[in-house]
This record gives sequence, structure tokens and C-alpha cells, in this order.
Amino acid sequence: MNKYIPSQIEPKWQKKWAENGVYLTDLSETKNKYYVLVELPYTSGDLHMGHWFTFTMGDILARFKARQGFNVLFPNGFDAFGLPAENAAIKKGIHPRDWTYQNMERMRVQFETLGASIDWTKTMVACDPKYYKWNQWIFLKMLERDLAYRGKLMSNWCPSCQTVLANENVENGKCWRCGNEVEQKEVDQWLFRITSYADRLLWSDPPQADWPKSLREGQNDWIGKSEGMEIEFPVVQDTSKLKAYTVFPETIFGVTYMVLAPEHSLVRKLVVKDREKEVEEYIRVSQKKSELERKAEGREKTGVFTGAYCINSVNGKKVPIWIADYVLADYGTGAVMGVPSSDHRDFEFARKYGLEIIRVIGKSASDQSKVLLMDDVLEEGILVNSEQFSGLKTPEEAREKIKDWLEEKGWGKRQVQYHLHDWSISRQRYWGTPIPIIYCEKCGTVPVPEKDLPVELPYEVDYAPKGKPPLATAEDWVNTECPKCSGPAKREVETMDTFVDSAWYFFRYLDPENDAEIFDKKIAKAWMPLDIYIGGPEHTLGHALYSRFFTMVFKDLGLVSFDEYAKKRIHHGTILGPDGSRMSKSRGNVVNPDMEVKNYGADAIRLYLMFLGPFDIVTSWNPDGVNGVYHFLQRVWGLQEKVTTNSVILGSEATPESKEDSGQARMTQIDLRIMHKTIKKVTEDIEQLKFNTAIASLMEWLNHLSRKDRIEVEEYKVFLLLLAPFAPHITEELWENVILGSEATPESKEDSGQARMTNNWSIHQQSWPKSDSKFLEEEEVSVVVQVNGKVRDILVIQKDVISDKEVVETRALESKKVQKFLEGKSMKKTVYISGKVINFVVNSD
RNA sequence: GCCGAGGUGGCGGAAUGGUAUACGCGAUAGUCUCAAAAACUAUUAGUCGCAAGGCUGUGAGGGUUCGACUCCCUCCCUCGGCACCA
Repeated sequence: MNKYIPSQIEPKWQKKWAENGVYLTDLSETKNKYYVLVELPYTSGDLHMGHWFTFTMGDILARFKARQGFNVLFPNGFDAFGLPAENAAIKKGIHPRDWTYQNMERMRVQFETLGASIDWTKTMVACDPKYYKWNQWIFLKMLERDLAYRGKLMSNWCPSCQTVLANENVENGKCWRCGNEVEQKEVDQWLFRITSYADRLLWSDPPQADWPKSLREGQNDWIGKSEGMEIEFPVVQDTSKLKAYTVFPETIFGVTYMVLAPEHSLVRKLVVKDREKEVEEYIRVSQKKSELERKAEGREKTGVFTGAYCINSVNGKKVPIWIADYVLADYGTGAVMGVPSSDHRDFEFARKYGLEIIRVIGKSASDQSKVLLMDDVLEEGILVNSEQFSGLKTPEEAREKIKDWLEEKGWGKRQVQYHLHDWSISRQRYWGTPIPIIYCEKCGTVPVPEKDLPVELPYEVDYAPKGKPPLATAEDWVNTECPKCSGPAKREVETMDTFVDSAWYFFRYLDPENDAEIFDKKIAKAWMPLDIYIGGPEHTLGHALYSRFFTMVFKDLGLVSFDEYAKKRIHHGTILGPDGSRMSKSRGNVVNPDMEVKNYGADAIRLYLMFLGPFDIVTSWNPDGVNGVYHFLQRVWGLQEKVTTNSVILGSEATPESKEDSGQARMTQIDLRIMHKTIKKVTEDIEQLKFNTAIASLMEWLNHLSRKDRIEVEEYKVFLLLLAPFAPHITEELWENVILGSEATPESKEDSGQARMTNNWSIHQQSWPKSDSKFLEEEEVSVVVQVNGKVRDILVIQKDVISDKEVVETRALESKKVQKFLEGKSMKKTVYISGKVINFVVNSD
């Protein structure tokens, strides 16, 4: 027997699998389909442990389901657009496309090293015009339906570079490139109207698909639906009206001031002359504040009085109008009614600036106590000082009544608000999908006609120009013809957010070469939704929301018939460095999978990652841990010496019949029970994604097999089949050497090489073993004997009397260990749970 | 602050109302060896005891139950996400 040397067998099988198309999926075969998806990797350069972890999970599921007779699709592609490629270009002078494709090539090889059963004929690469053409097509469809529009949005703006910066390019409030202070500025952007889908995107209870709770609740909070009221406050000095949004209209009698966001459109109109200077200064300072700075300040409230007043219609009260940056311009109306007695922020503000505080919610109907401390602020209770509404419980009774009344009087109207904003897709960068828009002096903004797609990204550009996006430097590309009037026109120089690429890629895997449509509807109907989608929790509010939005848009476009594209999504864990912190080059704690493969082989790495713990585990890489599973694989390898083949042992005595069941004939009841128990356990565990305990049960079986002198082919065969999804290479090698070897006659063995190749020769083409419950039953069962809940003895009881309480009780009372604890006590009762435990309850004194 | 997930041996973890610590790592002792490595065998929650055996023990405290890692309440801590959302 040869030694187990992974480096000698793994590449050999990887090549054979590829050459023989073992993992190709026939998409026209739609019966029993199973579509496994792992979030596509970004083309960062190398596969890291996280990729190994998640793709091994996907691979195990793909292999397992295929063995069970499902027609499995397990594709992969590359998220190839994005900032890092452009940063590499700026810092290292390598073109983003070259950088990306080099990385991709390396990663393709690494995926092969991992032994993943990926079907690479169904793939996509985000930076390939063949793919991003359809991003552009989607953009045009969105435009047609008014789901894409040009709007303004606050952004990080570097006045020196004259450009918008991503949050990650703002370092301590300064531009990463030039070090200048970053400002907040309103910038024109292309936006997707995801807010139109806010209600549809909300998760219901029970959920419409089996997605993680944390994701569902996170998305719902993010969408932030609130049903409140917009209330009008006439301004004293002129005829204008302030509109404030509130979800607590029942506190309307407690309004003592109004606050506007600094950016509110009426600010400059309202402010009285002698306060202009102060107000201007406040606005200037608050606009300079970046989000980071505002956070750093904590919640210290600041504001300034405008000198203007408005009227609270419900009681005719004249209230002052203030400006404060704790009010957000882009939520609600940008104006808030100040009710310091029932809102903690309003209370803080009112206390700081000495504004009036009137209690409107009390602990009882007669509660007239002063609101002096934060703890005195009440959001719920009994309304007081609220005229005809005093005495009503809020929110239960008062809220809807006041809403009705305000609407009746015409002072307010019901309004639904969302925290969710429209999705800004404009990026002033090179390495992304060009937005298919042409600006014509005569015709204005003109969409690129569908027949002219894709608008291809030009190769020659300056990636780091000052004051304009990189694409603007490709003048030959920018200057074009207007599709409408053929006059001179310029192309849009912004590119799309890369989240657009990943919002629908799983549809394209199904039909990657289609040049006529985004994907074939029939194939999509048969293969979608995904059966399982493995991804990271960090995508809860980004990718995982955008992809749901796109799917809903696709449904409205008639491309698909469902809202949710994945029946099940799971959040995988994270493999930390050996020091327990996130792996990163700067910390120097990166475990390189290539090196580990060199030392232990891919099978051991896969097995180790899966054995670490549950799929969502966040834990560190233990360099010694791999030894354990490597050792396990070596023992599996070594076991082949003990395998006795039927032909050798049975010799001439073997009749056809006896040969058939001879494998089992020499397996004892215990052997059979362990085998079938393990089949059951591994099968159930993989189904529940409990890969760690599946492996543990294989280890237990291995321990049993190791104690035996002889192992039957049947046992070894089943063992290899169960291990195959986890460790595809070693099992394939042993399958060929031991199993196929034992089944072949001397003659057929000679020329079998070719013949076997064409017809289910691989272990990864065999059926999954089935567990037979008749082997699982045991004749004896151990029953725990407890006295007052403490274990005192363990009885072995024959199966046929196990349900007879009296028999078990008698046996238990015979036990000296038990008697010792019953002596001198009086029996209160006896509890017997059949086959498990008998508990004597006695007086404890 | 809010939302979500957690807290079990020296370590990764197992057990979701019924023998707590499966499986693995590490450690200790032994076998083999000139020796080491590897491999194999045994032990390995704490504590008292020569032993038999006892007691304690799943973040802390309380509760429900014949019986709680598991269910309920209060609190502490860790991780992830979000946050001046009116």
C-alpha cells in the first residue's frame, strides 16, 4: 500500500473530473432540480480561508444532493468591478482590467485546488460587456418605468479633487488622496426608486421565505415603516405653513416649539433680520460636519432661534421656530414639532435652551407633575392637559381619535414614512458599468437605445484626474452622436454601483451566453428560485436587499413569477486568524490556503473547516487542528489494508447468491447497526447543515472499524460514499483502488480504464447510501435510575419489557446503589419515561 | 440606546426537557525505538478520598418541573448590525 500523499492524488482527480465533465449540469433536465449558490467572490487576488469555508459548504450540499438523485446546479462567477481594482491602478499603475483578469485566473486555479464541483460553463464576470450589457438594459427598463431618475443626494465631497468620495475613502474626515477636509454637498445622482418597493420588501410573519431572522428584522428596521401624521403649522409672519411629521400626534397639545433641519427650504425665508447672521453661521458649521464628526460629538444638541413663530392650530398657541441639526432634512418633512414632555431629544433641547415644557402624558388622569428630569418624560400613559382628549389612554385610545379629529379639522393628514432611501447608483469612477445615457444640447438627456447596448468601457483613461470622473478623460468615447437628432452629444461619464452587478447575477448563470435577452424565461421558471443561498451577514442591508428589489422589478417586467429569489438563505461564519482577530495582511495573521494545501491537502482543509463547528461559527484557525483531521484521513487510507474483498475470501465456494449478501453475512449486528446509524446521522446532519457532527459520527465509525481485524468491502464502500462530499479526492482514489478494484475480474480489469471512464466510474456519480431502520433496533436498552433527579445507576433492560413500568421499577429497586439512597426515606412517587429514565422521588430529610 | 446571535473542560465544540462534556485538538503516562518523530494503548471538568464512592459543576441570581445547558423572569458579559428616524 502506498502512503497517503494528497499532492499526488488531488491534482490527478481534479484534472480527470474536468476532462470528463463530471460536474456539468444539464439545464434542460428540470425534474428534481436543486440550485445551490454561494455569494460570488470579488476578484481580490487570492481565495482566502473565508472562500474555502463557504464554498466547501456549498460543495458538500451540491455533491450530497446530486448523490440523492437531484439535478444539481452549483455555479460560480466573479464580482469583477469595483474600487480596489481602480485603487490598484492608481497606486501600482496596472490597468484595472489587467489586474482583475490576472486575479481571476489565479482564483480559478484555486477553486480547482479546493476540489469544488462547480460547473464553470455557467458563469458570469461582472466586467465582461456580455454581462454588464444587461445591467444597462435593466437601467433602461427602470428608466421607462420611472424607477430610475436623476436626483440630488448629500455626499462626501472633496473640494480639492472636485469629486465625490466613498465612505471608505474618507479617513478621519479627510480625503484619502489629497488630505483635504471633506464636505457634505448635494450632488446630482442617478437613483433607483427602491422606496416604491418598500412595502413589498417588508418581511411578514411568518416570513415569505426561509431567510435568517437577523436579516429579516434588520431589513424591516432599515426599511423603517412608520405610520404617522403630517401636521400643518401656519407661520405667524406670512402665509406659509410649516409641515411637521410625527408618529405621536396625540402629543399635539404639548407642542412648545418647532425645529427645522438646517437644510430646510423655508429656513432663509423665515429667519428674522436681526438673527440672520447667527442662523447663517449655524447652517455653515453644521453643513461642514461630516457624519463622523456628528457621531463623535455624541448627542449633544445644538440649535439656533430664527426669531419666527408659528401657530399650533389645536389651541391657537404661538410657538417659536428653531433650527437644529438633530432634525434630519431627508426624513419626514425636515421639520419636527417639539414636545419636550414626551420626547427625550426634545426634552434635552428644551432644557438646554430654556423652552417651555407642558406635560400632556401623565401616569394618571390627574398627573400634573412637572417634567424636570429625563425620567419624567413619558411616551405612554394617560393624556392630560389635552382638552377633550384628556383622560384617554395612549397610544391605545387616543392616537387614532386625535388622527381622525386632526384630519376632520383639516390640520393634518395621515402619512406613511420610510427610513429607506432611494438607491444611489452613480459612481464617479472608471471601473464599473457605464450608465447608458447621452446628453444632447438639443434633446437633453437621452437614453442609449437598446440596440446600441452595450456601451463598452473605453480602455484608455486617466484614473485619477482632478475635478472630473475618469471616464471624462476618454474624449473619443465621451463625444458621440445623439441617438435622436444625430447632433453632437456627450456620454454620461458616471458608472454604476457594483451592487447592481450582484443584484441579479444568479439569473444569468442560467443562460450566460444569451445575447438576445437577459435570460431565458423558461429556464428561469424551471430553475429559480434558488434552493439555498449561502452568504455573509454583512450583506443584510446591501446586496441581500437590492437583489430582492431587482427580483421584484423582474417580476413586474414579466420576466419571473415570484417575489423572492431564494427559498432559503443562510449566513455563514467567519474564520479568524490564529490570534483570534480578523485575518488581515496588516496584522500578519493571514492563513494562506495554498500553503495549508501544500502541507495537508485540500481534503484535510475542507474537513477541518467543516469540523470546526456549526456553519455560522465565528472562530479562529488553530494550526494544530488540521493535524486532527489529517490524521483521520490517514487512518481512513490505512484501513484499506484490512478490507477483504469478496473474490479473495470466498474463493471457489462462493455461489452467486452468497456472493450477493456475503458482505453483510460477515458483518455482525453491531457492525450493521453502526453502519446504518452513521448513514442516518450523516444524511440528517448534512440536510440540517450540521457538517461538524456529520464528520464526528464518521470518526466514531472509523474508531469502530479500526478495532476490527477485517473490514468488509460493503462497510468500506459505504464509509467512502458518506465521506465523499467532504473529502472528494481521497475517497475517489480509494474508490478506484479498493472498491472498483475488488469488483473487477482479472480480465475486465485489464481494459477497464477506458470503459469505466465513460460510465459512472466516479464515486461522485454513485447513489447515496440508504439507512435501513431494521438494523437500528437494539435488543437491550440502558435506562437511567435517578433518586430525586440524581443519577444513581444505569440498568440494561431487555427491549421486550421496556414499556413495563413494574418490571423496570423492580429491577431498579434491586440495585444496591439505588437502595443506598432510598434507605430510611419514604417514597413519594415514581416517574418512568419509557426506555430512558426512572426517577424515584423521596422525602429528602 | 435599539435589534439580532451567543456565554458549556486547558482549547474548537456536542447534547434543545431525561446519563452534561460526543468528536477532535492539546496534555500526561506507557508500548515500539539506540534515540527521536510517527504510530498505537490508557488517562484527562473540579474537588474530597488509599479505595469504594461522595460532593460540586453549563456567565450570575431567582423560578417552573419528578428531572433544566435546554423553558420563564432579572442581571452581567461577548460578538454582529443599526442609530439624533420625530
